[in-house]
This record gives sequence, structure tokens and C-alpha cells, in this order.
Amino acid sequence: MAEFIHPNLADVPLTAALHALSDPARLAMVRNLAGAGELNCECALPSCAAPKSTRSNHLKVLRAAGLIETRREGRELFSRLRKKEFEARFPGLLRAVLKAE
Amino acid sequence: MAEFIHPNLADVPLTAALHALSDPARLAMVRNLAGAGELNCECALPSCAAPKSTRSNHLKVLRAAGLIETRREGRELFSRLRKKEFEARFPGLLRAVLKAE
DNA sequence: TTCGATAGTTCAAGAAACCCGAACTATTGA
DNA sequence: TCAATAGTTCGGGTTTCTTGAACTATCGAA
Repeated sequence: MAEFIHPNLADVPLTAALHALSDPARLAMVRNLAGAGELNCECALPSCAAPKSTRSNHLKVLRAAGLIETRREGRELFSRLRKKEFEARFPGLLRAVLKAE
Repeated sequence: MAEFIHPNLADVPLTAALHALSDPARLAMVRNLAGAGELNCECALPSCAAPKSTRSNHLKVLRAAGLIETRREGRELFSRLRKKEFEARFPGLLRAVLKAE
């Protein structure tokens, strides 16, 4: 399990960020992470919502879009929103998305 | 050619709006429309960028997401950004997207 | 009022992306 | 060392996207 690649936000295209946020399951993860500080894969999207391979893929997309940072602790992986960095890269975007609905 | 359906913005889910904006060609169209007032299909995305069936589909996605309004004038179709309505539905979102990059 | 050109839609099929079960890797605790 | 836990990767079935070809609608000119 090679450890995770966290892109430099400067290298993330706007369309990739929007794409990452445009899926209901991923958006739910982002909302959950915005509320909590850090969550593991299981808590980021409750198990009823999708099988773990799907959750894992969603987290990979969020990671590639610069939205989350993941670190291992024992056998769990904890992810946090890269809120400040993302905000610096796309001012107002995450705020607008979290506020909406 | 049945005329166009323009959804009530209240019925547009956030994820549909983000999905519509997450494609480079559609984002380019939105940027072009934000600059100009109204554009036809050809001008919204210059022909070099995609065949017309693709442009037509992209415009349909933008329409369904409540981002544009289209009207016929002779044999051309002109589209405009539904800027105010979209802004009222998703405050800050379009502004953040147009500002980015 | 018919014909040709222009503007765009719809259809269908091939290409690309997504989802999820099964098999695998990594870590821990007994 | 073994079983359990947490998550990844792989494969292939399904869905979605793209685009050429055929179609519809409108206009201007003969």
C-alpha cells in the first residue's frame, strides 16, 4: 500500500475540483469532514451508503482534487479537509458548496 | 424541435450544478457567456473545440442545470447565463467559479 | 413555392468512466 | 503465528459520454 499522494493545490484544475464535488456520495463525505476534524473511511461515509471499495475510490478522487489529506494511524486511515489550502486555491468555492442546499 | 425546458432553479440539485460546471468545454461556454450577454451555439464554444452535436449536448446539460436560458431567433438559438437566478439559488458559487484559475 | 444553405437536434454505436464484489496487503492483538 | 480489522486493487458489467450521420426548422433567393 504505497502511501498517499497529495497534490500541490496549484496543480489541481478547477474542473477536477468541481468534478470531485459533483458526486452526491463525495459531497456527503466533504460535508461530514467539514463538520468533524478527521474521519476514517468508515465514518466519512456511513457503511450503509456504499461498499468499501467504492468509498475508497471516492476518497481517492477527493485526494487527487486536493480536497483531503490522508494519514495512516495503525490500521486506520484518517482524512481531513484541506480547507485552508483549497480556499486559497479556489476562493469562495468550498464555502459556497458547504453553504448550499 | 420542441422548445426548451428551463427548470425552476429550486429543483436543481447542487450536484447537478457542479457536474455541469465540471467539464472543461462547458466551463469554457459559461465563461464565454459570462463575458458576452448572449451567444449562439457556434460562438459559445468555437467550432474547433468540438463537433456541433457535442456542443448541443453540452448546452443541454447547462440548460438542465439551470445555468443558461435559450431562445430561438430565426434559425439561431441564443443562450444567456441565468446569472442572477443561479446566484440566488447557490450564493457565491458562480462567482467563485468565474473568478478561479 | 420550391430549392439550397444554415443552425441545431436526435439517434445509435463505439469509447471512456464508474461501481462494486472478490481477492489482496498491511497492521494489530491475542 | 493466526485471526480480525481497515482499506486497496483488480476485473468486468453497467452506465454515461462523444460524435458522425440523418433529420427538422428556418430563411433568402430564384
